[in-house]
Amino acid sequence: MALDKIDRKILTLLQKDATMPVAEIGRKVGLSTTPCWRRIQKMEEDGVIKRRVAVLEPTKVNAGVTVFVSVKTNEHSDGWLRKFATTVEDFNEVVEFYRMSGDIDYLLRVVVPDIAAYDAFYKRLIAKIALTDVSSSFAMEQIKYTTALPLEYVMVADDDK
Amino acid sequence: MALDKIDRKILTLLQKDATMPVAEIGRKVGLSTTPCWRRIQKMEEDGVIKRRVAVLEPTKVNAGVTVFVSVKTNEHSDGWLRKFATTVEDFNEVVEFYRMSGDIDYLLRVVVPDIAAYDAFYKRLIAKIALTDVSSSFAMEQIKYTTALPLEYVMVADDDK
DNA sequence: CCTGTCGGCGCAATATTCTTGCTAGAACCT
DNA sequence: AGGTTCTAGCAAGAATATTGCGCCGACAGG
Repeated sequence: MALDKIDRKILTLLQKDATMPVAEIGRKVGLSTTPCWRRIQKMEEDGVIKRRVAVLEPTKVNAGVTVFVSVKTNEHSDGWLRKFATTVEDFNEVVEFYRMSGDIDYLLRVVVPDIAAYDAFYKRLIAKIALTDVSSSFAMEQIKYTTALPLEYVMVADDDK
Repeated sequence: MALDKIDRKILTLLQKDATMPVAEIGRKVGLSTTPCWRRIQKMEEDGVIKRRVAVLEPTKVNAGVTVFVSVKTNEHSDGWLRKFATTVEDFNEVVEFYRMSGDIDYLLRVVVPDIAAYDAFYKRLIAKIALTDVSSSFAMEQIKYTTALPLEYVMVADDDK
């Protein structure tokens, strides 16, 4: 499952634009289409490439407001956690959900059209699961958002130029 | 630029899997391939669909650790903001970057392989731009991450079933 | 030094999917 | 009713993905 520099280049390209024809990718990384296609195929099988998706413009689908929701809790039992997790995951408005170290226990990124919709979401959430210490922070502006992970850290063999 | 229920269905599918053939999308939304293709095309022209990308598995590319970085600042001049924004954006490790309301001014989501790499990133960051009040929170677990925006809020005409 | 095996590359043929030109029907206005 | 516009659909053509096959270089064993 080791990746080399060519694989990394391919991933860099696919993270930007997954519609690019394999032939063109091959050309850019210095490979003909077949080996390039096989590498992509392998990375999909290996789960390096998880999937290909369409990225939408938030404002155009009425989902332009991001709210970060910090949750602190006293409940730390495994059962409660599981219930909390599944409950939260089912909300489409929750696009990211992390268990944190430190001060706060969970952090959610919630996407809604406006403050009113956030309030409605919030009510629906706490109706489903009791939460005591919740704090909401509104994003005024999304300065950067990318699905592209940094590839500087992928392991490549030494003899690989 | 109005979207109807069929468009919304198409977007739902494409947000999950952008490799699905247009013919199959058409079948699922009750349309033949041509009109379905034209709708997709139009949504791309209108910027509703921004692009199609490959989503990678973070752990497989050595980018499995997320750190949220909160920044407070006294500098609020337009020039400083612009410099800050462009500086931060250039770091591939920064995958999300928001200007916030309330207590903290900026929030970044940073992706790195481990704590050591985060420390290195942090040093590189503050070397480029002076920051006084910075606080880092580590995510222990990514419970949910999706690029799919909620489509419950898209405006659809009333007469549209 | 030779030889067999393995792995990755590339060409060429095939299969699938995308893209476009054209026709037709429904809704709407005049 | 006639005309206009919008959207669907068919079918042909173009582009792209996918596969089979042969080639070449690296490497290990004799």
